[in-house]
Amino acid sequence: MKIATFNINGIKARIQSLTNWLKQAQPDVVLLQEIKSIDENFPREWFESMGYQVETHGQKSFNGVAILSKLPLEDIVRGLPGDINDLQARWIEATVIGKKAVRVCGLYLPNGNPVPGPKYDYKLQWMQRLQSRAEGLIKSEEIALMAGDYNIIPQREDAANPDDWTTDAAHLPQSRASYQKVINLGFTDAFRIKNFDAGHYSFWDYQAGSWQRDNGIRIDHFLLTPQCADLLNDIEIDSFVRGGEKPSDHVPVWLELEA
DNA sequence: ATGACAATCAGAGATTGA
Repeated sequence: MKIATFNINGIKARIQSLTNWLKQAQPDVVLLQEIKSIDENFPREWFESMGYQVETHGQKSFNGVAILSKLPLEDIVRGLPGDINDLQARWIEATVIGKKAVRVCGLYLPNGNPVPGPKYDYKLQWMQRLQSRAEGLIKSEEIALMAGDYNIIPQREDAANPDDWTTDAAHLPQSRASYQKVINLGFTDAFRIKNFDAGHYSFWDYQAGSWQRDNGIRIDHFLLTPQCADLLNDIEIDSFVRGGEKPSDHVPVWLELEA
């Protein structure tokens, strides 16, 4: 089972780039972030004609997450539990029925800038709720993963210029500590199972020639439960997508599970 | 550097992103 996460920065603007990558990469499941679309305006039929079931959790203008799947989906849940007043569409989960059943959670964690301020408070509160959901997944002993745009640079080697990020919400000690608390429950950062060196990024800013200078950061992550990590065959970042026509500022990250 | 760049909604320029 090949599962990908991809912050597309707007489905309307990215439909061609996303389609090209889908045809080339042939993932079974794709977790999308920043669809920037309400459910009614998502080009559902376009992806259905490519063989994907489409489940969206959209919002006008900003945020919005979705799941595309060639395999059957069950028990779809929209929204991260823990705050009925949170109207931002940043979480969707479902069970993918392959050779094995895999619970997949797609997430778009708040950016949090500027710091300090209400946006950073919201980020930390959201991460508290993520912690609760993560505890539930560990206790269930499910084959499960949480993947998406975490807006967290876990370690210095995950940034080309780490000193540029010391006061950023993505890399502040308090942000990293909250992320580490999730890892400490027993999750594995799948990318770091097979890649130990610096220089692997999933985001390059549109500004100041960041892509041309390879001034990137790794903020799109797959966190796996132990039962899921046991099934990991491969994981890659398709960084070449950033050099394509009209690219998102993020690129797809995908993994292959024995499931 | 009150920047750059891009998407959205709207129909200009503010807001958001990271």
